[in-house]
Amino acid sequence: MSPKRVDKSARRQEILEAAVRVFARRGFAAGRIEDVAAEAGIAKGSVYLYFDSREEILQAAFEALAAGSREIVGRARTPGTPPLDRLAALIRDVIASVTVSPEPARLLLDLYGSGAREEGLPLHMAEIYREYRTVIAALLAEAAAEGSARPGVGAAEAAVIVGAIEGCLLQWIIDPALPITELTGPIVTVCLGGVR
Amino acid sequence: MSPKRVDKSARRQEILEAAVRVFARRGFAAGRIEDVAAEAGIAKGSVYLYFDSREEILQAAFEALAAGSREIVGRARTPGTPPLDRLAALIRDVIASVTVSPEPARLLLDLYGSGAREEGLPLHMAEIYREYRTVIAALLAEAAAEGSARPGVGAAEAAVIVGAIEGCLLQWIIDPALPITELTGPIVTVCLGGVR
Amino acid sequence: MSPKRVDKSARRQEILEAAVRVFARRGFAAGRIEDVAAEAGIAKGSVYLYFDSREEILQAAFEALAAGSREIVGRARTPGTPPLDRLAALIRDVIASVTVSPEPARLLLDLYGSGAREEGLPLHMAEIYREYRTVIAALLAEAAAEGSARPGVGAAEAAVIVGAIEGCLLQWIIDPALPITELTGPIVTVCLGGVR
Amino acid sequence: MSPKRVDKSARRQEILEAAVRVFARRGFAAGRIEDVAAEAGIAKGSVYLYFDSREEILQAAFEALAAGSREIVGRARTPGTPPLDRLAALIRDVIASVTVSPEPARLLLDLYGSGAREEGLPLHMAEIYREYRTVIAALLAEAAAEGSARPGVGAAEAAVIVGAIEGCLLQWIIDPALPITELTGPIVTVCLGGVR
DNA sequence: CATGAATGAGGTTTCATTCAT
DNA sequence: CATGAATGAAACCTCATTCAT
Repeated sequence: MSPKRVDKSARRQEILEAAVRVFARRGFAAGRIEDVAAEAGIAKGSVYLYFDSREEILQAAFEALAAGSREIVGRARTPGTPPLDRLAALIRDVIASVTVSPEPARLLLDLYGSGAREEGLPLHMAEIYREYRTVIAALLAEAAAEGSARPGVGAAEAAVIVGAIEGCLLQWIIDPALPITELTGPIVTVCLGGVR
Repeated sequence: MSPKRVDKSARRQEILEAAVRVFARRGFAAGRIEDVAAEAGIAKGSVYLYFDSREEILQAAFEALAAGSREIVGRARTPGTPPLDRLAALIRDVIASVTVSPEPARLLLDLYGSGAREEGLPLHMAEIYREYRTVIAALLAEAAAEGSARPGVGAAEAAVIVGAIEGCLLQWIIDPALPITELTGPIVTVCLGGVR
Repeated sequence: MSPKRVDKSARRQEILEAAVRVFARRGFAAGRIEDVAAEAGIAKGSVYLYFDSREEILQAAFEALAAGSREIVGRARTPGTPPLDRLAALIRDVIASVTVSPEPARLLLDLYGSGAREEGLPLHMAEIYREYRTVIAALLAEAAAEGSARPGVGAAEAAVIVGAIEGCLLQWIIDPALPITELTGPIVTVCLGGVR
Repeated sequence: MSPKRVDKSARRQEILEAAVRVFARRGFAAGRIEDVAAEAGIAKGSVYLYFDSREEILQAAFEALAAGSREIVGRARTPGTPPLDRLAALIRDVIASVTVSPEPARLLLDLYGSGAREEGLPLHMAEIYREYRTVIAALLAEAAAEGSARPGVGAAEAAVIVGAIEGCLLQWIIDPALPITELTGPIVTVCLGGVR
């Protein structure tokens, strides 16, 4: 199966991770293919054996990011615990996943900027946020039905909660001095308190 | 002595606004000086009569942006009304100011990305957010002292509130279909509810 | 005759002198019309009221230079003193004239460089040097006829003498620490000694 | 490890030689990188694989030039023959080396002009001339001690001799019709006669 | 498969020249 | 006459992409 040592898809993954690190470090616009190759420990030209273009690397990086989000959303959809517990878990999950590996989120910030705008990337980001809002709105509705949240909470409050999460991460990405890990509790408290 | 015809500073302002529009539309990295000139209705070379470099345009754009923020923060510092009323006003102010003219905020998203990263721009952004947090933390402390917020609320909750504001704007900028104006009320409700 | 205060030709002269200073200071290639205007105390556009183009300024500057040379050559042609005395005087004159106002000579060095090469400027320089050689060759021939120089000296020795003069000036222009004034005597001594 | 095909340093040398030809032909200020690339038979961008900037090409060209001068000076320092013989040889060497390949000398004329002035290049030229003067002054002193030159000849006469050499070359460069090869003898004769 | 030299389109910046005031 | 804002051609340099080895 593996003709040499690394198969095509594993090497592709390595390059992708190198690219995410480079783009996160220097910005998407400033991150050159040569940097990515160096970070991956291969030659510049070899990158093109695995990706057709610089743009495709970005697309793939975004896909990886979206996959992580979908997993978190999926967990929040899985019933079994009270809705507000699942909301709290989702908040913790998102913060934790970004905190553990901030590069993709840093890259995300670039996506709207750089030239990606016209290529449809922001649409993907919009979709991710929309999914977050949808699942949170469902949890809030469930909670309202149970009486653990005030009646009427829904889409708008979901947007605010997504905002609180992403806005805190934004602040942290821009200013790493902000103690993001100590913020998880307050986000949960404020958001949950705000919908009761 | 005789201002010939055009006021140098007025023309500079025109170019700056054109630049903000271009950068907001295409991203800072992709916005070319030629685009800025075209948007301002002048020739490429004329831009350099008013700005020394592309970078200086970005600096100036950021300065203008920061000035708007400082004004809003200043208003929140002015006593005379109950602290939570001032917090609510600040939230409404920020949302309104971005809603009225979203280009600067769109540009803001680019600042961390593009090449701006190393040039110190994000430090400025970090400062703006820090100011927001500081003034909100002060309002919360005042409210706690009055009994209109629960004891102990402070820096962490301030970060969450800034996050909610900026995170909602982020969602809107990325997905203009989001009804941002209808979100102002819920942001206030959730944030104020969350600190009581 | 003078409608305002300065007549056209006087102003032209002022600009020319400013141009020579600027070009000598910054090099011909790097000396901008704006610098010339500033040095002359007028506005950039006004330069074009007196000269059709940057190139024309250079031509005029060269003309002024050539006029100085022709005057010196003319003096050497005037009989009345022994030929070697006139040669010595010519050497002293050239050194003195450049020493007193080195800018034109500095500019001269640029002429071959810069873009002037194809525009025929060096031909003019070649002519100046040819005139020097011609007059010196005549003086040497006269001296040889008199017996104050060895028989046979002529064109070749004239070229060497012109070389010694110009080569010393070249060294001084490039390295102003060289005591050019103390070199006049030795140039005369070596050159005259070399043709006896 | 395997040098692929082209030797990087050989290619660098090729480009350097092309650059010297172009700069000598059109002047340093007017010689464009594109011209250099065309002369070397490669594309514009490829030049930058071997040189960081246009300025670096100039530096390297000058280095090569200085190396040639140093070799000639070194030979004059090597004892074994009478000092005035070595002086005559040095004169012949310099004339021959420039005659064989005049481009570097043509380029040299540009160095003081163009933008090189502020970048320290003329200092290097000043140094080369200083070295020539130093070695010639030493030869003259030696000759004076031997009695083959008159007592007292030294630095000043050395400057005159360097001037004669360089001044003759200057005339030739500006006016190639001048029979430079026939001038070597007279330079030697005049200079040596002038110090006896 | 892997390489890295080569390419050239495209971006920023400069500055001689023009022209409306 | 004088001005200086405006112009745009042209230069330098970068870097995504290709391709011969």
